[in-house]
Amino acid sequence: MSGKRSLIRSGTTVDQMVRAIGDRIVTGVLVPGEKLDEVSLAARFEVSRTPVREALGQLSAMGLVERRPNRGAIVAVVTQEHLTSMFESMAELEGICARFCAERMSGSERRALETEHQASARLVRLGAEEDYEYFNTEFHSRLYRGAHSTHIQELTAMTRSRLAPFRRAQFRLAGRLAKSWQEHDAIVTAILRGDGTAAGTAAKNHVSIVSEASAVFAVGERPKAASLAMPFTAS
Amino acid sequence: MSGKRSLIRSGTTVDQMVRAIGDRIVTGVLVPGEKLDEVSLAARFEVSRTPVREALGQLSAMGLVERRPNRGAIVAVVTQEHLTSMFESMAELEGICARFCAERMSGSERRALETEHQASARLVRLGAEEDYEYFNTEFHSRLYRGAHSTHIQELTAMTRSRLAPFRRAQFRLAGRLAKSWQEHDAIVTAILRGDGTAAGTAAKNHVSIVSEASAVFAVGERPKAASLAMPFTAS
DNA sequence: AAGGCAGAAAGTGTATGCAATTGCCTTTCA
DNA sequence: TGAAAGGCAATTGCATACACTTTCTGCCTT
Repeated sequence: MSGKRSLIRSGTTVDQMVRAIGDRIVTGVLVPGEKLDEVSLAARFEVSRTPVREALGQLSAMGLVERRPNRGAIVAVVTQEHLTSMFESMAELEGICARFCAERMSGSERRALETEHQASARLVRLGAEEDYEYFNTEFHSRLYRGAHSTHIQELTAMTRSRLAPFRRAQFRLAGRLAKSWQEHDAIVTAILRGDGTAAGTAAKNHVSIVSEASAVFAVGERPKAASLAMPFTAS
Repeated sequence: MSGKRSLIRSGTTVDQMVRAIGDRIVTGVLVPGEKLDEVSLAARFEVSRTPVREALGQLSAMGLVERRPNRGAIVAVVTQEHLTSMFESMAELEGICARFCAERMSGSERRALETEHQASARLVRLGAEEDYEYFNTEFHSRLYRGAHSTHIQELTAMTRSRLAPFRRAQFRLAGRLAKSWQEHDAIVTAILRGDGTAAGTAAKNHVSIVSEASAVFAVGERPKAASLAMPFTAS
């Protein structure tokens, strides 16, 4: 294989692998406990085992995959206890971000937050779950950025990505959209008011509620490595 | 090289490399900005480049080294802004840990914390900086464990290790030991009282003060890659 | 003399091969 | 018939080889 990397985009191959495999874990294509075979992955992405191994190493450091020495890698399987701990941490982290936002956001950041938030009200009325989910992600990212603290941002993003597999199903719950919007509203209002304490508390509560909604999906479902037989869809 | 790995202990080679290189970064043997040459490291540890590369990848994911595509790896160099952000995060994280400790520590944990803390008073009177530093590390670890939240523990430990290179010089400051002990005392008292809010505040202040003490060492010292010529001491 | 370009050297990125460990299956003995 | 031991297949871990990118050096041009 001396030719250019065919379908995978630019950047280093390993980086692409990390994103590709990580995405599939985060989006639930690869389920916790599923075996990650090096040769299969290498064949699937049309690269050699070396970049695959390096990618798995990085994903392991990120906590998304678990590596047993000499026994291969599996998608990280989290215990109920650890899951609770992660949600709890997420609540605290988002609380901190919201508090910092209330104290530090620039005028334009506040305006953008308010504008986007108000725009999303329409999605709630329409019941556009897909679109609202996209907005929701953007809303939270805005909160992380608005904290003006690169490290908090890193920690929050990391925790969020590790929680992603367990948060997907939450919007199926009836009335979730409206409730989510109201919670967002409380956060936005407090931030615009410059009330860090209230913003922090509101953000913490927001995550806590999501946590409860997601907890049910945590344990119980641990499919065997059935879906690996059919490699995931083309990138 | 078919023989057993000689000096490095058990476990996978990559893991040993991660620890070995990571230690040298954390302890300041390798200074920020220093070039990490793969072949030199491989030769130094008597392994091939493959495990070195994997170790660098993991260290990069941990944030201890910075990897420029096609341009080698260097010990992560943090900007003043990022350093401030990390200390700020550390303060928040320790605050959370202390708050959780006040709410969740078991009886034996509280007793152990109190006992060790009181024992350390002796070290302050003697001015035993080395021994106090060791105790100090243990004290903080106790706080992280006592929070009973594995993920918070991870985040805290990670942030702490990334801050380690910048925290070493703090105890040189006059009267630092006594002040540190008093701050610890405020934390311990609040925890034993079960006052989560007070414990959190006290822990946050504690880190903030350390932060200020360390900030001076942040920028200004950026030695060129001089010490790499002489490989670090035998492990 | 200064700037830029060409070629070589150094170093990283990826592929492949070999050794070693693991897990499973078969065989054998109680 | 069950269990334990040994061998075999599969997979991981590490080493080496090759390809490509970057950078340094020296020469040529202006």
